[in-house]
Amino acid sequence: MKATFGEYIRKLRKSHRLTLTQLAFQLDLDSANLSKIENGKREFDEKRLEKLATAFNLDIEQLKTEYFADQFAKKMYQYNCSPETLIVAEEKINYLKSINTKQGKIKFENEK
Amino acid sequence: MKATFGEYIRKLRKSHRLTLTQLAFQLDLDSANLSKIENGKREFDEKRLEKLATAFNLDIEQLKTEYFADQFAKKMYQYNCSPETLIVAEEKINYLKSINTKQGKIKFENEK
DNA sequence: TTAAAACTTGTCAATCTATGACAAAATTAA
DNA sequence: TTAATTTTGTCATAGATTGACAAGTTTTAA
Repeated sequence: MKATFGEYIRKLRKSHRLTLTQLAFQLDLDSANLSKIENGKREFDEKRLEKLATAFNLDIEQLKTEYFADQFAKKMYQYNCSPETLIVAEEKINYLKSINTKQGKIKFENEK
Repeated sequence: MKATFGEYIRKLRKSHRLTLTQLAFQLDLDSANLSKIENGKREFDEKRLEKLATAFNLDIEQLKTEYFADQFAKKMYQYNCSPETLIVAEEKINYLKSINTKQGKIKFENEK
């Protein structure tokens, strides 16, 4: 999908002929803020991915892919990261998985 | 580099025979907080990458690669993202670049 | 064994950022 | 025009992050 996450939502919404207000209601969001999200002026909150999947009957895994890919792309674009970053990221994921299976679950800062 | 960013800093610090206090001073950080960073209990702040590069005479670009790759990996691990996410991210970066060259610089939420 | 140095952990106030909410302006469609 | 839709601006507040420091533990070296 060659689009920002905001553009992606807009396309979905339009193709389902929903107004901002209608979709915003389903997402438990203010329509003004949904407008900003679609226009890339605010972030979509991860916790609403489920609701978005429900609203348009989408596969949640695919939606997550779109969502996180969008976040990474934005950050790399913004900080002018080298393309290698993604390759290194993949290595690091494998590393995290390996120490996880060896030593039990890793705790993140934002976990209890 | 197969290591978290915290482990990476620790290796650098050890190999240069610096104490937490010594490196923390160079990074304008409390040694207790540097300890937490090395142990993955706090995030390293992007704005200190330059100082870190200076402290160990590292290429800032390579350091950025390590840093952002670490962030992406953590997130993907944490949210159980499909490996495809990185591929989609690459597409999206190209998309961002293309609309940038076409239409001028994109503004991000955190820019003025 | 002991003392000092090095490191870790916990806590909390202050700071920063993101979010929800609403008003008002602009755009679009009928 | 006027009603619906969308966009933009603002702001208080909630939530997260950070710096700072104290107290605890571990390591080092005599």
